Amino acid sequence: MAKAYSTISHIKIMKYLQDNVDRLVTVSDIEDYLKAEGIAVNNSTIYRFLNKLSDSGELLKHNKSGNAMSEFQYVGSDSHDCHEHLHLHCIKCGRIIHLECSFMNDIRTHIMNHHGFTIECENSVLYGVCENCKGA
Amino acid sequence: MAKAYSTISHIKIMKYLQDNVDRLVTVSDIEDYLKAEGIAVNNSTIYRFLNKLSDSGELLKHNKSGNAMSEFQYVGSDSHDCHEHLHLHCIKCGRIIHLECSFMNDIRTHIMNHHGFTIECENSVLYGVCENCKGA
DNA sequence: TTGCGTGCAAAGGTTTTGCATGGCA
DNA sequence: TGCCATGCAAAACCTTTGCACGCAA
Repeated sequence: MAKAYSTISHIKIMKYLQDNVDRLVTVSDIEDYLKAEGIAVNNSTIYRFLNKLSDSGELLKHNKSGNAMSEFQYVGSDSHDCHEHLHLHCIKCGRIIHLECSFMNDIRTHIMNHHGFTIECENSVLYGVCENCKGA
Repeated sequence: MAKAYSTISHIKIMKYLQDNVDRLVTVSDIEDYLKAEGIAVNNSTIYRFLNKLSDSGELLKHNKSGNAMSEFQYVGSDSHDCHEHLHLHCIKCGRIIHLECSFMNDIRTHIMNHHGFTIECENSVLYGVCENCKGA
């Protein structure tokens, strides 16, 4: 990655991402945050920065439907770990649960041995409903 | 679902979907097929029909990134089963593998008991590489 | 001074929608 | 005849890109 400059936009966006590591955030979320902070940042700037982070692996880009927005997950220096396990995403509250347990190996092994398939965790998200949101 | 009429477009699109149950197909794939068949069908017609099938549960809509196209998976009358297991999708050849084995229950049970999370299989796809494509 | 970062406007790609018309049952 | 299906054009959305200017190091 090219040498990075430290600008207000980058600092603020980074802060927002780090404050929301347990959620999936959209570009719109970031826009709202920056607006609330009184900072005027153009769309393009946000996209360009997020793409840069994605390229470096600090940020995972999760794909949503056609004209819905992509969702981003900041993994930062945990990048390596987060590429090695799956993520559960609650469709009600947006929370992320990391499947960081020994069972993850069982899943990977079973799918490899019985289905000949190598999972790529970066882009694979299991959607569903978390404990807190079960009632609704 | 409202009473459906039987038109050439619907019949042909349905045939294409059924001939490709082991792959994820895009609107563009369908357009190409119809063109090759010598049938002129408008984009809107395809989208409207696919949305109708999605609503009835016969078709699963898998979400790709921002300006990439959505991928559809026809499950038809197997609808019930396909809502109960996960799908593996090879990012190289497009093939779908159904995780229809007893281990699927282990996954669901573990994630429920240890993480309090209820998986919704309809929209959850595990991306990776299948056996045949491992070499490349 | 160098070259990355930014704003703006325009474009690109996918999907949806309004409206009038066409066609199945 | 009634109602769904369709084509067309326009719009809505998300995202990317070109270009000139601004600004960090």
